[in-house]
Amino acid sequence: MRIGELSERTDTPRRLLRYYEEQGLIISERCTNGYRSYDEPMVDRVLQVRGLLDAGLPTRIIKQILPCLDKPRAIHFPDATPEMISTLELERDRMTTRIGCLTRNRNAVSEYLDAVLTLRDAGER
Amino acid sequence: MRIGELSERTDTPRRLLRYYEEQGLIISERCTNGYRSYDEPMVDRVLQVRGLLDAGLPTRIIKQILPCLDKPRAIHFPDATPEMISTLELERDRMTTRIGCLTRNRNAVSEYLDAVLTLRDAGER
DNA sequence: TCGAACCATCACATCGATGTGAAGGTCAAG
DNA sequence: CTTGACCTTCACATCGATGTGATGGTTCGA
Repeated sequence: MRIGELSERTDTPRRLLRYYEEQGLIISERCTNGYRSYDEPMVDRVLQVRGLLDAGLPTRIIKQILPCLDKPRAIHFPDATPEMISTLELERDRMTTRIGCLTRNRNAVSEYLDAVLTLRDAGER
Repeated sequence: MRIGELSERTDTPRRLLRYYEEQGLIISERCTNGYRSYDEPMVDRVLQVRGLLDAGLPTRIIKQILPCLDKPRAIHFPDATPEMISTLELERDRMTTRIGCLTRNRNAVSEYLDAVLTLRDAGER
């Protein structure tokens, strides 16, 4: 598919698809006329990238962890340098911290909403 | 305490403490000489703000959800406008989505690391 | 063949979070 | 009284993600 369809299916501006490519997050084939061409799995790939970006990870980190998320993973083992491993460990821990922080605060917001809505329902009866 | 101590204890640049105040995320008393003065709980408050920022929430959202996270919460019920409630519901759902995305990818990274380290340990023996 | 709807690259603008430095006030210790 | 370590405000710079528009090529249907 071309960039327009990918854009619609991932609800992502064309501009950003080109930007992600520039950052090495996604790749594209090129037709003879120079148009970008994407295969089907690219839809999920883009959605994953967007999710990670929305979760607060910068592109340069996403670029590093994406190769670990492909299957089969075995083929990626050889190129795991010690430096990259420690980067991943650090980022894994940072993600865990984020998850904890987000979960705590999400629960707090949720509890607040439950309380408010319960009161409101009781009040309008 | 003054801004320098708060900065050290929260590992946050003074510049950002002033910025958070400007954005309405934290408040400060003023000494007679104009210096900002913070009370003890502000340390946790700042850490919470930083956590939320790091988790990808923008200051304007943090500003909205922070009042819900204070205790006792009861006193905040009256000022819960319908519009604010729907904002909170939206944000709660967005946080849940983020948590899911982060968790999936954190687990994937984690599994990858486990596999790599297991192989490495096996190999060096 | 012409116009609409794609696509390309490039450049500049914006926005939020953050860095940095200037210019100056306050205060305690030497 | 001066020096140094704080503090103030203000402004401009940077950085990553994103918006927007200019300029021009390709394809397809009326």
